[in-house]
Parts: sequence; C-alpha cells; structure tokens
Amino acid sequence: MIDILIADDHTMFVDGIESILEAEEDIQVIGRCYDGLTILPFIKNKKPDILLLDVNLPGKNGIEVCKELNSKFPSVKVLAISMFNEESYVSEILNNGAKGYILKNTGREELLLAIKTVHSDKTYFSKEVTNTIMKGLMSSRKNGSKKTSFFPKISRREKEVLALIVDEHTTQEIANKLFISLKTVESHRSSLLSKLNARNTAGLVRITLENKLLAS
Amino acid sequence: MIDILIADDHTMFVDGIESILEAEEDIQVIGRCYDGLTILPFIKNKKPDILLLDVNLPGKNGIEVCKELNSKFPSVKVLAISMFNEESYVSEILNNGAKGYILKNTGREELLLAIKTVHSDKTYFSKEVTNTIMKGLMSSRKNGSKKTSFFPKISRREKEVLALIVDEHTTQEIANKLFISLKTVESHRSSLLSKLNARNTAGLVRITLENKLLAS
DNA sequence: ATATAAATAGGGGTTTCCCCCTAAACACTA
DNA sequence: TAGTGTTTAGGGGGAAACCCCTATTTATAT
Repeated sequence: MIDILIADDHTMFVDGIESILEAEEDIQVIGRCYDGLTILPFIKNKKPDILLLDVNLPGKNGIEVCKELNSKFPSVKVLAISMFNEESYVSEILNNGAKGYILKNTGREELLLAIKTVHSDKTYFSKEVTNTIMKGLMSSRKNGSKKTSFFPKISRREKEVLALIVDEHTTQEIANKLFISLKTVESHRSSLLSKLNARNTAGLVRITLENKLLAS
Repeated sequence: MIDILIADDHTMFVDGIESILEAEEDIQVIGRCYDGLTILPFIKNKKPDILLLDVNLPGKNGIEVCKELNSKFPSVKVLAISMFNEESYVSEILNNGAKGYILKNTGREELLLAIKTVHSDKTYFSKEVTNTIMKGLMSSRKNGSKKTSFFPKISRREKEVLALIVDEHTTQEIANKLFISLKTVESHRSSLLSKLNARNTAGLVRITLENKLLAS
C-alpha cells in the first residue's frame, strides 16, 4: 500500500487527483494540504510514502517545503506537480530533493506511473519536462548560463527591495521602511539591475512583472 | 440529465472533474476538449447543456470561444473555470456570455452547485469572484470612465513614449528616436504620470503592464 | 573550516528623472 | 469660430537614480 499526501491549493484539483487514486487498490490518500505551512506539521504525525507537491503554494512555496522535508524527513519521496514547465522551477525543486516532476496536463495513466516509479525509489519526469531540462542544459552550455530568460537567484532582501520599487517607493523611502541605510538600498538596487540584466528602474519593474519574480 | 462538455488543457484536471461528476447520477460528461479549437466542431455534433470552460486555453482562448458560442449556439450555457481571480478575465468573459465563473480552488460541492445553478438558467459566481467584480466596479466608479479601464485617455504620442519607457529607454533616447526635443518627451512623461496617477517611472511601468495599456 | 554569498554601509560623481512655470502651432468638433 | 486637447518646446532647479569604488560583518554551504 502506498500512502499519499496531496498538497495543492486548488481544491478542485485535489479532489480530482483523489478521485483518480481512489480507484487504485494499492494507493491510499492519507491527507490533503491546501497551503505550504500545513505540510510539515502533518508529516510530523503521519508519514506518507509520497508527497504530491504543487510547486506554487501559498504560505510557503513548494521548493522551500521540499528543502525542509529532505533534511527532516528524507524517507518521504516528493513528486512535484506544476502547471508550469519552466526550467527554473524544475531545476530548483530537483536540486532540493524532489524525486519526480510532472505537469498538471498529464493524464491519469501517467500520474499512476509516476507515483509507482517514484515509490520504487527511481525518478520520474514527464517527457515535456525532460525536454525542458535538456534545453536548459544546452542553452546554459552555449552562453555560459547568463543571458537566456533565466535569472540568477534573487536574495530575500533583494526581493523585499524589489517589491517596494515596483510599489513606487523611492530609495530613501525603502531605506526608512527597512531600517537600513540609503547606501545599502542602492547596493541592492545595483545588484538587482545586474542580476536581472536591466538598464534602469523601468526594466526592473517590467522584468519583475513579466516573469512574476515576486509571486510566492 | 445534464450533459456536460469539459474544456481544459490540463488533462489531469479534466480527469479530476470527470471523476467528481461520475458520482452524480443526473450529470453526464459527454466530451472533453484539450484546446480551444476543438470545442466548436464538437458542439456542432453533440450539444451539451453546459460547457465547463477554462479561460486560458491553447489554440483559441476561452473568451473567444465563449463569444462565438454565444452567437452560434446560445442554448449551451458556459460555466467559466479559471486559476486566476483577475478582474480583467472575469469581466471580459462575462461580457461575452458566460453564465458563471468559478475558480479552480473551489471544492466538489461548489462545483456541483455551480453546475446546477447555471443549468437552471441562473448565474453563479463564487464568493471570491464576486468580491473581485465588486472591487472592479467600485474602482471604475471612483474615476468615472466608460468601459474596461479606469484611466483617462492616453494619446497616440503618449503611448509611443510610454512604450519606450517600458522598454527601458531614457528620456534622451526617446527624444532621439522620435525626433523631438528632450523637453517634449519630459512633457509627455509628466502627462503620463498624472494621467496614470503614478509617482515615478516604476509606477508608470507597473500600471501599464498590470492594465495592459499598450495592448492594442 | 574555509570559501562563498548576502547584507550592511560609505565616498564621490554623473546622469536621469521629476517638478514648477510658460507658450506656440495644430487639429478636431460643437 | 471659439473651445478643447494634442504635440511641440523652453528655463531652471531639486530629487532620485545610477555608477564607480571599497569594506566589514554575518550567514551558508561544501
């Protein structure tokens, strides 16, 4: 019997997966989480064999959850599920211990196959995801991993600054709000300009919104 | 018996809804479409009572489908389903004949209620969606405008300047590009700031992208 | 344990943005 | 034809952004 915990904020989707899995005799859904914060407390009580984990979760996103899980409860295998076939998501959650990654547009059969594969301690990636990873690898080899649509990690503080910039605050206002010096904020701004490959504030805002860099 | 056609590109999601609806005796899923292009041909053959329509569809998006459907097959009632609780989506698809709008994070019970409500020729909106619409209405009343956006008209030249600002060009560069004086561009910038009620360039870009002011 | 990255902060300088003001030429339209 | 809005353009000034540089302290990861 494979015990499964589903974590996704879309109730309808959770219901759907559950309905699919109900038909399977050797699979059992032992819990549902609708945000990132309730996952770890749940796992402290009951240990599922597999966590079906949405990458984009409110509260605490899937990547962080996966990271913590991997260090605290490494016996729980994570199968990541996402709407988005984006190289950044895929590589990041894989680097944090996920055993598989499938998209929400994969069917019933593939879902079951993925669960069983991951349960037998192998890794599973759907075909589209594999392609994406390969493309990502290839482009990073070509350009030395700089230019193409993938951004270096933006730190926690940089994100805070970025959010305030997008929200029309000036550097001085941001400094006051975060209780740090004007120069420090300027420092973060300049890191952001370079990391996001932007020329000015306009670019910072555009790139942030177009790539949903603050979503989570 | 209520005949239903599901249109969503996420197979797993379609399977899920189908599993939920299977348990209902008076509801029958008569078809599935995984993109926008196959919906109308399907409906020419079999006429469902209700179309569960994802707003974001590949091929042809939900709004266009809804529009065509409303003129060609007005007997088919559209219940829109979306990941996103965004005012623009909601109002647009409602203006094109959808009878209801629910989010993908609504549960099994609400899905069934929505289907039955729409089938009895009434409209159904989930609570979150209702809130969004109300907010949209209120903000548009505040600034007193005509249709979709609640901003004063932006002139042709202003739009050109705005587009270049969003594209990270400086005032001087814009002046060169448009063969006008620096001061003229500054003049346009200042009109834009005041018309869009922005404090600075960051706000200009954010408001432009969030309201899709350059889409047209 | 020791690189590596992040967060902090400063000096000093240039460029760009934003604001105030005015004002002419043109185009639409009531 | 008078009025409204658009596009053009200027002077002058202050604030903000951007750029170069260095440098310390503190997490984090290998």
